[in-house]
Amino acid sequence: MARRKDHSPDELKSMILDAAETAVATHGLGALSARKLAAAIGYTPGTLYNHFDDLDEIILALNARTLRKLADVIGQAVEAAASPSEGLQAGARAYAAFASQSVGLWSALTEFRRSKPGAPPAWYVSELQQVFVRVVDMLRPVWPGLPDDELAYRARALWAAIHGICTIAGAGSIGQMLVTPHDQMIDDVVQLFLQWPEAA
Amino acid sequence: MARRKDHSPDELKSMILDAAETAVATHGLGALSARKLAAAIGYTPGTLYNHFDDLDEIILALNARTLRKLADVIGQAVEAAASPSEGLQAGARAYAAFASQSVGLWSALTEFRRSKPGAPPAWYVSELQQVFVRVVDMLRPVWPGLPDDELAYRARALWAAIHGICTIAGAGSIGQMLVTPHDQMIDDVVQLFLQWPEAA
DNA sequence: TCCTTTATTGAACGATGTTCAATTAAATAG
DNA sequence: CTATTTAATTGAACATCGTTCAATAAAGGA
Repeated sequence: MARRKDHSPDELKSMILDAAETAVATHGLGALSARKLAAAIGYTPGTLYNHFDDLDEIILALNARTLRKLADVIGQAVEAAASPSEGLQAGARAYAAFASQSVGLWSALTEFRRSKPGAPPAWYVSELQQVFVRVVDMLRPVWPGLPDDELAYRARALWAAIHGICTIAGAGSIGQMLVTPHDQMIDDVVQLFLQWPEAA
Repeated sequence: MARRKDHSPDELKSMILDAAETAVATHGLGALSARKLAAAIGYTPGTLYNHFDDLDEIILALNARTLRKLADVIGQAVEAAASPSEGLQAGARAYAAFASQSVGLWSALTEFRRSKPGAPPAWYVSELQQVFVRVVDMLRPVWPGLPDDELAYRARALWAAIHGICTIAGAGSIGQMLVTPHDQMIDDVVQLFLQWPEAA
């Protein structure tokens, strides 16, 4: 029974990603297998490879989705804030909230390692940079007039720090280290960054 | 050919861990398999399960080793420093240097996810806490008189931030984000932490 | 209606972690 | 020195994994 026009190629692609998303969100990245994924959408494993190169590509596409969600969540939090520094606070909190509420999807971002060596595909790198742009935009009004490269530098540092807190807080072999409610820690670290010395 | 007294149980255990260490250090955690590991020490896969419960337990034991190395490296860097704040700087740099020089071993600490749910075994958690104690000891002379719980809190925050920078810097799907030489970033973030407001 | 095109299938391959009865060598008892 | 117990090692087996590909079956065009 081939060419079952039940679903168009595009429909299938998003069905696959939807199924992957629920699987990873509920049971973690480790529970994702080609056979289970195919079964979840009512097809056989071979079909997956007709629409994606790899399982790697499927996961990467899922991670790209997650990155978009993350960018949206951060963006909305920043927009709703009253002042630039409150925007920074809100953005960081939104990131941490997303990480703790969608542990499966969020940790797939960091847990996943491509099986083949080399740089990730360009479309994925571009997706990454769009999130990064959101962070830079969030920081710009905090230090008005700061050169863009210095802004980008601080954005990376801030993001890394927040990300680190979420990593240590999340479950994992390192996990158990951070029992403290980390909302307070996010706020404190943001406060530290707000005191970044003027003379860069 | 059983009971080849070639190696005592303890010898075998460390042979296994040595082989696992070189494999993970050179080819990453993904390259570790029971069969390759057994072949590397001249035994069959079944033997591994005579000395360890799981592959999980082997990796956890390897990670415990890495944690000890990490604690030593940090400790030595701190001791060699002239002042408390320079000690903090040196400790953070040592952590980052270890992470970049031993990427395989270091990222195994974060990449590894136990297959079975629940908390990691007590002996591993204790090993984790010993590294943490090193960080607290490093911070104590920086803020003399600070209560221990607040000290622990700042230690976790600092560690998380440094760790985050190393994570974003290291290879991975998120990786490509931090092209900047991160030594400077480590220093800057440490400087930020040194300005932690007195009134906690 | 025939033919081309193309999505889907399902069997197959190699590799994975893990288990376990059988084997074999060392340690111990007589 | 021999017989027996003890325990480490094996290798085959099982289920699962990602991935490939010839065969198949259905849709679209002539």
